[in-house]
Amino acid sequence: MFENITKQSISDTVFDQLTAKILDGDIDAGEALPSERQLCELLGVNRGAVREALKRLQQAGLVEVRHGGATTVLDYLDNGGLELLPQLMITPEGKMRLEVARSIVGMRQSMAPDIAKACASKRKDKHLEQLQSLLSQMQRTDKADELQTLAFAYWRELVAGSGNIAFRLAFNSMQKAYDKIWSLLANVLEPELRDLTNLEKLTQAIAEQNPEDAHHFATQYLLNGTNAMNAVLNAYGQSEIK
Amino acid sequence: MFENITKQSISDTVFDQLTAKILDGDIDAGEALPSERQLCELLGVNRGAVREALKRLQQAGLVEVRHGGATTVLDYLDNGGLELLPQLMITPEGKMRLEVARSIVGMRQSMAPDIAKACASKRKDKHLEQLQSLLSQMQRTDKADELQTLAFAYWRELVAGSGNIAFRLAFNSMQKAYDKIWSLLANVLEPELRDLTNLEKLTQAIAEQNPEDAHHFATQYLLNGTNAMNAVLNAYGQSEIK
DNA sequence: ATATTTAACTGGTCATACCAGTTGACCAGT
DNA sequence: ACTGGTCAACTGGTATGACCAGTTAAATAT
Repeated sequence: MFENITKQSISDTVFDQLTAKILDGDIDAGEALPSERQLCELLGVNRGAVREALKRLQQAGLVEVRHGGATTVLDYLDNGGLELLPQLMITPEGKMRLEVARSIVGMRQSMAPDIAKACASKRKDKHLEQLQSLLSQMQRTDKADELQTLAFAYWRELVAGSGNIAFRLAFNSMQKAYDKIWSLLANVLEPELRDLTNLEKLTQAIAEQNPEDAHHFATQYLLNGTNAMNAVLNAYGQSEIK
Repeated sequence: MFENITKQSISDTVFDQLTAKILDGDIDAGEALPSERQLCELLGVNRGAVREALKRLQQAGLVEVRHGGATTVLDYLDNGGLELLPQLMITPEGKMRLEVARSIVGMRQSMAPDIAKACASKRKDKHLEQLQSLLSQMQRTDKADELQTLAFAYWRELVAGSGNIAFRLAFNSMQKAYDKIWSLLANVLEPELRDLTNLEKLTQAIAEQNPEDAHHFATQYLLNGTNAMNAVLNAYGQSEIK
């Protein structure tokens, strides 16, 4: 397989570097960042690049910028949005943060059943057909990687079918975090990915417009992965990403 | 009450304007944005300001920028993160989007009980004391606005106590959306805010390290607000924000 | 000691270059 | 008819250097 080559711009690099420093605790909340002109000097780049990066840090809720005053670091735990997950998932050294992975697994276990429930009670034909199609595709393959791709597509469709935009946006944020550890996931989640029985029942429940069953089988389906993930997380410490 | 006056910078204005156009569907997904130089011309601002805004749009998952090629609009439903909620909550004309409010209410009803459950099973003294303090403060006031402030502080503490960083970040994102309709909420959620009985029981469950009870009473507590909110949402069409 | 002024910061905006990648039209060569 | 190369006119990316607009704290006048 060929992969897209994507070189990141200078301001992206600056952003990544500053984000890492903040999330890693190198700069504590309340501390002031070096001034824009100092950062230019330190990083050997022009001020525009620094400003583009700082604007993004501000948007992410990591810093507070005051015209005339210093730019200070905020506590991301109190100000950061869910879009920080991808950056939190991996340490600057390329290791996975266990508690972040565990958190995400916990959150999906909490939301997904209700998503399935909502999708079942709406039951739009358009989404149902897609779900059934994806399910049958999953039944025809046994490569873990392909299965995972299809599974994500399945859940994406389910979330869309729930008609809940908050769930949908949260799903997008979570997927971006998942993407960071994609290959690792394909292995860990294998028990879940291969449990097509519960997925069939879930699809059936949606077809029958049975919200309670949908909730139940979604829960069951996910528990495979949740348990597998927790087992792995408990077994390893800081696990290296390959 | 005096309020902070915060004049927004030019690039912020550009960002808001473009965001609104995209979320409002004025520019469809797949379409190309005017070039940076054209935008400067159209908006009468400097290119740096435009670029700062575009970088933020890119980060928000609203556009795709390609060096040398055009900047195109993405489908925010497939690419946007949860941090879009605040902007989606209000239309450019200042009206509330019903389905967004309903979505948020649905999401909190889904997550909050599990948050309470997690908080109860950890049961850190530090958080428990805070929760009890906040609860007693709530019992001593009856102003809806104050109650709401305290209630948010309560839930913030609960989320922190859950030890789940994904929940915590999602909570931050949701609160920013709530803030947009704060005064309206204080009225609608009043039944919930005044139901201190269930909140007492919830706090008690956490003190007793009883996750199941915590889950149960959190659900009950929130149902007041969820039902009230749904009633209002069903009654009104596009409701004006004051 | 207390107000006021001032100078030296901070971030915000601007104009103007030039570099770098993409696109499409045009033009060989096969 | 297709391939590949060339070139001009786009697109975004980076760099300078200037100036405007707030903030801060030290110097100064009261």
